[in-house]
Amino acid sequence: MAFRGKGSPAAPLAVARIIHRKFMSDIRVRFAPSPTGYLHVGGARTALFNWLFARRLGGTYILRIEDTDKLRNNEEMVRGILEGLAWLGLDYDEGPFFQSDYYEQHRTAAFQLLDNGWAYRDFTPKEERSDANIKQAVAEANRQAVKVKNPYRDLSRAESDARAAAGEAFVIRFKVPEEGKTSFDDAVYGPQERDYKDIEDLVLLRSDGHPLYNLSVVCDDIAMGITHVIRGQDHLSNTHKQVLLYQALGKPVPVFAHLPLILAPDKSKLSKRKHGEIVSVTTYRDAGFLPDAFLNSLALLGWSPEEVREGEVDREVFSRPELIERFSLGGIHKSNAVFNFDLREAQDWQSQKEQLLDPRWVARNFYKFPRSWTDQKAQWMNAEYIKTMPLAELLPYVKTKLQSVDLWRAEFEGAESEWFQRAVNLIRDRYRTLNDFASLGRAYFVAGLDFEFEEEAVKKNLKKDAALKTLLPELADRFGALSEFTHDSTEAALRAFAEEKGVKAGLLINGTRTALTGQSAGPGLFDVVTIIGQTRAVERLRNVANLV
RNA sequence: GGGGCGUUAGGCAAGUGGUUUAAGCCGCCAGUCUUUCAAGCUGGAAAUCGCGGGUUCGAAUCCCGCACGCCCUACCA
Repeated sequence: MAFRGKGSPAAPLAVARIIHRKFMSDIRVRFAPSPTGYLHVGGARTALFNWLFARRLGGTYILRIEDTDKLRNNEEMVRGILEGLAWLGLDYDEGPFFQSDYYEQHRTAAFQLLDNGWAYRDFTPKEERSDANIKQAVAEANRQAVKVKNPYRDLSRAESDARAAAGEAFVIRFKVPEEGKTSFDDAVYGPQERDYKDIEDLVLLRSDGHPLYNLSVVCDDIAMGITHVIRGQDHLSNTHKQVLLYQALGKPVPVFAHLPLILAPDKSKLSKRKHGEIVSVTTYRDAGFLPDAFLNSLALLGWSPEEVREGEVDREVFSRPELIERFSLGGIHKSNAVFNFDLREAQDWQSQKEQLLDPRWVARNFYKFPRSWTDQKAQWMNAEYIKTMPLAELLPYVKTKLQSVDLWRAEFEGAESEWFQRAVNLIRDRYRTLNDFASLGRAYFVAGLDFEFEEEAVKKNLKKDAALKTLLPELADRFGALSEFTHDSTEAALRAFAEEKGVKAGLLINGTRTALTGQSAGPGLFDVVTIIGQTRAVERLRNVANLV
């Protein structure tokens, strides 16, 4: 059976596949999220590892949406996931496929198992369970229940057929053998074994005819020729059931590699309901992370390079190709990792997300933006990329960001391109996110006086000494009179002026910084002055008279 | 209740019996640089390797027990 992406023409795909086949290995992996409306960092990491594995070995990486649960299935819910993957650049070779498109195949498989005796009809009436406290309810039920054999397990086929024909509702359950055990060798967790008696007769098909998860995954993975199943450790226990299904279906069992989970700081599983937007990857996109930087920090959660290379001590920063080159299942850890965001911050974040993710708000309120709101290492990684990546690669990101707050001008790529590059290069050293260019960097890119002043800075550098109210506008005149406006000429002018007035140069330097940028921190002042340029510098220094 | 998986500093982690008196990174602290803030550089604090037994000349590394956390145990995925 051929899987085909919705709406994608079959022919080019087939051609691509042929070319692909010729040069690549037969390894096929998939990322199979359920459409929950957003991609959280754990899911992103699973996608990343599948992708890295495929890219490393020349395999095929497939995206499949597990929308078997009709309640969760709608386009809106899928979009969040696609957006997250797109941002991270985790491009898939095939798909996206939708599990629900293959109901019929799953049903056929269930009836096939019924026919050859691997499954049976269970006529027990459906037990209603509320979704709310299902975990406890199930655990509680199992606590008290004495394991009793399903009365329909050994019902004769004739009687079973007759009751079904009479219209009686039933589910199809897998018939787990009484004696023996399943085993598989997990590429991460090692050899796994489980007695048949510890595996219950799982339901394959609901009474309304819908196939259930365990059946569906196995069918799809078989149909798609998946050779390596790389997924979260929460599926480790389920794997035994799936192995049983592969065997009953007479198909080869793929290699399983289970990944340690990424947990919240309180060690609980990441969830949208509990942790909100702070665990969604699109939040990191909107907050100004670079996809490569975020990917890099994600890769280090639950994996580390198996061997340190010649001449390398220990590295944390890896480009995408370097990650691909080094990735191996052997480097995956067994223990869960914590994505160390601040839980309290997460709540504030949640309540203010409209503001915090609105570039326009942030641009005007940069100093109200929380400094340390998420995993510190991820933040450091982002800052590291911003300050060390080739400038030419950073520029397009800055452009997009500036466009989003209407700070972009075509000249930045034309007449002023040289200036623009110098400016970005100057300020990037102390920025941690792309958003900083639009917020903290606003004063550099905007014309005239259209930028915000940080209260603290004004207090500290402009109001502290009353003399500044007249000194700075006077300095503006000196700057204005300069025929050559350079780092050295402006410094000489300022220092001479300070001496003349009998004040410390530092007073004027700090005052000027705030006058020009609204901030108390920034690059070396004379670099700032030259980047801001004569016209704006003079204008902004004169404006001090109105500020204090 | 049953079954499974895990447990090295605040977080990420190296390390699978012997120069480990336990790497490195983030964070934290201090010094240095400086006109500010970062960055950089230098240094520091922080781990009885979950706990208790055992094996061994020697254990974070092997064995047993316990505790804790997580997962599965649904006509959810």
